[in-house]
Amino acid sequence: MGGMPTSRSYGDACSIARALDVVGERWSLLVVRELLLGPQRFSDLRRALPGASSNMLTDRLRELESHDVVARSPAGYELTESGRGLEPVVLALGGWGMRFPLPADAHLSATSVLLFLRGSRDPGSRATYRIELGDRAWAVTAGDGPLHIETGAPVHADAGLRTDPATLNALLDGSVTLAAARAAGTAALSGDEAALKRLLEPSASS
Amino acid sequence: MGGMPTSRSYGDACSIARALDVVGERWSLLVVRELLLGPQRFSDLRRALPGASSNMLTDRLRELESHDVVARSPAGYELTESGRGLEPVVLALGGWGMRFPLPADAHLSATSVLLFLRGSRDPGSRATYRIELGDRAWAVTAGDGPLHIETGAPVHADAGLRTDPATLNALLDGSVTLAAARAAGTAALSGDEAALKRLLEPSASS
DNA sequence: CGGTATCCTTTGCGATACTG
DNA sequence: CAGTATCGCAAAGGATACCG
Repeated sequence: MGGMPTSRSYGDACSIARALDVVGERWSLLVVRELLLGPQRFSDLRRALPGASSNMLTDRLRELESHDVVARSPAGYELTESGRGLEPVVLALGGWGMRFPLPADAHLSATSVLLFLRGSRDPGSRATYRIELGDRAWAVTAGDGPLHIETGAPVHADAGLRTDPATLNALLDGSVTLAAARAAGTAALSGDEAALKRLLEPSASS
Repeated sequence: MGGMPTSRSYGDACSIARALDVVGERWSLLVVRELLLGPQRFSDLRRALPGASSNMLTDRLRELESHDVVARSPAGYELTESGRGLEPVVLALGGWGMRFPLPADAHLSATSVLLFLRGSRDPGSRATYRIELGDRAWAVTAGDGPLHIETGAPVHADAGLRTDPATLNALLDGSVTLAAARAAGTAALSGDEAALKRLLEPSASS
């Protein structure tokens, strides 16, 4: 066989070590990250994690499946309820990781920019957005409480943005304006542009 | 050389991946766990993580040092301020990991039982305890707010407990009583025994 | 005690090709 | 498209011995 699902254990009774027995392998938590916003297909995951080979990805998915962290559904791979329990862990890790510089030739997945969007904005007013990145779409819903983001285009959207992960990231960190991105042809807008500005412009939250 | 500090990167711009570039290697987060309650010497870490070879531990410590997660002090290795920022991450991981069964032949480190103690009790009244496990001691301080635990014996203690990690764990999960452990010779008590019972007896917190 | 050096085995994992 | 099979190597990491 190519690579039996790894099942190395730390042999440590601590629940931290037991968690790492399950998601501590290389790539595992990045697969979880990719699934945090909804189901993804194998090919989506491969594009999101270009450094991971086909075999690697299969191994990790099988391993996560065997521990009931990930399950297969008609829509592809998705987190189980247990897997969704990792969301606070992964987000906390991301908060901590912001202190480190970008690696050279860094790739940026659609999901990771959207997670950053969700974590860094606190929307003032209700609106629904359609965000298209590459050939996939997400529904972003601003209402009371935190932003809600899920895979798939929304039925109705007040505004739409079509761009790529790098440009979206530049919009979020303020290094590019919506107007500039549109002028450069790297972003296309539709609908309520004022609402889009509210969503994308850096907001100093607590 | 034996093993140059690993510096493999995911090449992913996401802060989650950057965090994993730093603490995602095997054993790294368990080293961090061990340092969460205070400085430890190399030999303490080796005893706490018997599955890790001498070389491995050196490699991980150097790697964590190079990223300013761990620093060396007269007292041994300790977390830097940046490293202390991992505490919520590691504790969240531990909370999630409780759903998985114990591995066979599981080892139990002193620190991991004490972290469990800290996380699972909400003390009713002020008291200071001296907990001795093996040849090391910790100061446990109950006051307002969460339990405080740090390495080293307290100057004054209202009560003392001398036992081993496995027995302490059994006391905490209620499978053994203080009286039984004392009778079996696996635990020795001193000082205010009522206070010890309050500390150790399972308390149903929220 | 607090590590390094050396050796050697294991295996993670990348590349490529192939299949339902 | 969604993987599996085979091959091969570089690197991870265990054992043991050694050193300031």
